[in-house]
Amino acid sequence: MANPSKAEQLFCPTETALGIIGGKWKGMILWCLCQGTMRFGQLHRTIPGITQRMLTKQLRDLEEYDIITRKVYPQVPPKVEYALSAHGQTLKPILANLEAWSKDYLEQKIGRNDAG
Amino acid sequence: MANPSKAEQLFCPTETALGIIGGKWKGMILWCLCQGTMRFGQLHRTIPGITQRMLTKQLRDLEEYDIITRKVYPQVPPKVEYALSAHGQTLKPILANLEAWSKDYLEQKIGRNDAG
DNA sequence: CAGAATCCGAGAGGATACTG
DNA sequence: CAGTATCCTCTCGGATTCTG
Repeated sequence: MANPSKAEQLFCPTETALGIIGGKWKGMILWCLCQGTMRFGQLHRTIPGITQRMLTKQLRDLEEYDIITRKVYPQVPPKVEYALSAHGQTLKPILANLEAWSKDYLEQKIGRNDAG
Repeated sequence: MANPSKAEQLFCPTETALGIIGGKWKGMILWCLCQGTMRFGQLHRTIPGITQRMLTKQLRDLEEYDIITRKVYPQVPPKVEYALSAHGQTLKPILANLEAWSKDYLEQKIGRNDAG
């Protein structure tokens, strides 16, 4: 038994953010939308390897979180535009940080070359 | 066919970072280690719900990425200490950002109360 | 105490075909 | 064009047992 003291029971707030931008595609999608509004097909072409099913799913998730907006143009052929919402905009600096960190990390990894 | 132009073939650098801090437990583990060096059992008690297997696995991953260090004290009973590496230290501001963003996000979500 | 080994289910993600 | 609908694989993560 001996369950931990309440002082040790920390709750990690990063989980919320990681739950939203985590997964295999969300980061990439958001990163694309940081560049501006994009249509479905445009996202599909821009993100290598993603399937329609996955793209749709992830977009729906992000929409549910109020991170992106979905604008449907009632016309034929259909046209749907995705963009960052007000909430989503606040993610921009986060994503920029992740980007910068990643680049730095990769550089260090390549530059070192002393580990097997 | 009509494969996308090279200009549309963006590569998203956030994937590196998200690949490292993503998953169900890594964020929490790193967040714990941001507070300082911790022993295995201490992490285990501090992170509610994680199993030894998962904790071990995630720690090994992070070690492989050079994000944390693992120090074994050759004694009985065993003692192993985990801490952020130099690389890991550079993640601190990132995690702090994620934390701040999450809190802000949750506040907005609760404060609005206008969506069904 | 800090793990390794084994078995297992759920769900994330993928391939393909179809549609208004 | 922007999705649905199925079906399938495969990894993530969980439960449990054992050990130096």
